[in-house]
Amino acid sequence: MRGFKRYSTILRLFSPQRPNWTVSEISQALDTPSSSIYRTMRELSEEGFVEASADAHYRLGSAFIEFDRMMRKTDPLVLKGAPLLQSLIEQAELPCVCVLARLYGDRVICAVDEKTGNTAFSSSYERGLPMPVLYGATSKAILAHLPKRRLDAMLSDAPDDAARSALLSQLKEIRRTGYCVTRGEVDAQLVGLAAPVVNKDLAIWASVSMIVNSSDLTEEIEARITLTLVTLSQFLAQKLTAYSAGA
Amino acid sequence: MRGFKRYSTILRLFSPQRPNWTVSEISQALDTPSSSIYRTMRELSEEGFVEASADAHYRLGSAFIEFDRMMRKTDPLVLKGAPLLQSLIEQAELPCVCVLARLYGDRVICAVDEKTGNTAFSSSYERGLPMPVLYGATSKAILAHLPKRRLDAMLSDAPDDAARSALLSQLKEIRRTGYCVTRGEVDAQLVGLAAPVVNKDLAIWASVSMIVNSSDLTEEIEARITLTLVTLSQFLAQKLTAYSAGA
DNA sequence: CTATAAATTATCATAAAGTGATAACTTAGT
DNA sequence: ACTAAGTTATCACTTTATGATAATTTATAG
Repeated sequence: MRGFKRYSTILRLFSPQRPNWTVSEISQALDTPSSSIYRTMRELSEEGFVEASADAHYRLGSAFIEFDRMMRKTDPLVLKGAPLLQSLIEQAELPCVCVLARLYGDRVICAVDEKTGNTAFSSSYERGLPMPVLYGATSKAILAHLPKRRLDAMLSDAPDDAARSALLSQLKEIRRTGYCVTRGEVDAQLVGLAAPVVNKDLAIWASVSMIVNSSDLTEEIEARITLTLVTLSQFLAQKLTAYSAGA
Repeated sequence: MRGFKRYSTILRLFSPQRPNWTVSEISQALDTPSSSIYRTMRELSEEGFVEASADAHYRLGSAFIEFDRMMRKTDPLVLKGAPLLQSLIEQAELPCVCVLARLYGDRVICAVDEKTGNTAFSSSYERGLPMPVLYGATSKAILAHLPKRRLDAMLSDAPDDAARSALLSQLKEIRRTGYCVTRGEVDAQLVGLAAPVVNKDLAIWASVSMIVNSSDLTEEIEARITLTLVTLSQFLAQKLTAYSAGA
């Protein structure tokens, strides 16, 4: 293993299912002598990216809390989008989850989430959890304005050509209408409604979306939500343009 | 520069004051040829630790959002402490900020924060912001139970021997009473009240604290708060012990 | 307090990877 | 199509990482 990947491979071993690793476990998992792992773990812990627990166990370190704060304080999408999402949730008239998500490698990650107090349901979308790029309104709204080169790379994960061309026409429709609605693609019984948020200068491909119970969604409500989302996405895009001009 | 530090030095260039860096700026700042920086930035962006913005600018990447979620989902202090802090803030009868903080290298970092809705004041304590280790109740409560070897390393930053011995007797008092109160050490007009949270098995040295306006604090209220904090810190310590036994 | 095992660090010859000057290539704007 | 800025590729040269082993430290039990 070489370069930064040597470190990130170790960091990505830590998961909710397995948040604690001993040196010997890492050594086994990566088929690398423990003397090397010891050295690497010391480097990571000196910088706060892992912390030594007892019994030779390690867990992720507080550096991630520090860098996460930096993201919240400086990331244009979070910075400009969080207040808007806040007001969006306040004027919601049905139980829902609101999400700002962006492209993250070959997946989509939620950068800000808000939920109404009365949510009886739970959406898969959650700040920091990578989601598939080809399914759900949130992801499709992001794909809609992606340069074709990058889009093509994403499409290689599609099951077949039929799915690919169906998706392409759906993306065309998103560009025309400015929004996307999908039913049960991510979570059964839930409907996702999303609008693209793009800023080329900042290289931001993102979307703003609401996830609601399908049983709560009348045609009238759907029309109102999509209008709100389209308006908000345009407003956020303007904010981002102003930000990129000012900084 | 060698090892992981080569990467973390670059990552730590990004700050709220300067969240955008070009390759040539980094090249200058680190006195390193840009061809090397380009290579390193590519590695970092492939793993999501930085993102390319336009005009040769880079910003921190979404990997930190992903890893922060991991911390929230798996870190014992956050996991067991967050609900307690929630209930602490709910039963607060005056404007305040509640904080769970832990040792982070030679500083102290807040891992969870909660504030009452009506906070007219603002405390320096905030999730993810490293704070000095020698000042304020939050930090002193953490130092109180630190093994003397580590404590000595911390004390080297003290201004003089007088300060050192004053601190040592204060720490002794914290061990006796189970809590610490400081006035205006971090923010003028604010009082910090804290109790240590220690779990040796998990190598956790932390504290739970409340920050309030000094004008709101009568003797009676102070007695009530410190009692609450001591109780809560012991309860949390128990939870951590149970966690370490179960995992 | 000592004995024992486990965890961690140090050592060092070898192999591998990073470095940086340069050139080649892309991309965006005029 | 031209230009300039940004980015990637190349490669001889260093420097650093590697990993088997030994030495040391730490933790635990007797």
